[in-house]
Amino acid sequence: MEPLDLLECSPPLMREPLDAEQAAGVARVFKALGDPVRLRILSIVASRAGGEVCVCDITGAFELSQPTISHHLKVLKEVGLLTSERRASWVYYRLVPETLGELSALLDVPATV
Amino acid sequence: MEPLDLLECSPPLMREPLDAEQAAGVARVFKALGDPVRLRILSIVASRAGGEVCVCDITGAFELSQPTISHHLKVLKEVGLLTSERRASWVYYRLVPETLGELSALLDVPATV
DNA sequence: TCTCTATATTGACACACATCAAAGCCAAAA
DNA sequence: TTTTGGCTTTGATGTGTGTCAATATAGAGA
Repeated sequence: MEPLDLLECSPPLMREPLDAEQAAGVARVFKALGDPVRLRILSIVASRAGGEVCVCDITGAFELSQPTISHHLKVLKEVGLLTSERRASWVYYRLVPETLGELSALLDVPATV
Repeated sequence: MEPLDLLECSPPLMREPLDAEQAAGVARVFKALGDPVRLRILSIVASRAGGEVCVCDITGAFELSQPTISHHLKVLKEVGLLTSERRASWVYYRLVPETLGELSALLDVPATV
């Protein structure tokens, strides 16, 4: 499943109604953001200076099982919000700022004229 | 249930990790956006010139039952993305641009320095 | 090779949710 | 007051999802 093709051809923003296909693509990403744990994971990765966070750093921040964290990371990766890279025994996750930027632009209402 | 208290005291953005309470508040709104039908409804209201849309205008745009549309409108209203006003027999929905703007700011990653 | 540590996957379960039909509510008109 | 039209609420149902325990995989080291 490719990350975000539907979001790439994003409409101007809230300037004209989204068609069903566009809406489905964008909704996938918002649905991924619609969970408190995933939002916190994302903010941990996004606010990390080096840009990289290993899974163990994340699991340590929650009172949740390791498989649960792994599941949330997978969801965030599938919608194109995160990427991962394995180095030695550890897997490092990194933010995809472009995806976040597109969502931001989509929601940026241009001051009700 | 008040619309958006948790979002109002929104953190800078992805600059520091969200705590559990902040994440819960923001996630509520994103969850509301995480449905294709609700996204389309929102874009219909947002792109309407006058700013107002009556329910009958929305139901006409979907192949869904009227109660289903009413349900989605309620969800969007509960998280502070829409407001409604009854005039005569019709109910008009209107966008709350401030809420959208806060979300946009939250996701606006300041160009990975 | 065997073991140990770090992550991912699987299977199961409880709960949440999108949807519809039916019933209720509210305001205007008859 | 009764009826009609617009919208909401309720109840039921199938599907989706967050979570965990158990299991699997992958790499490093002994």
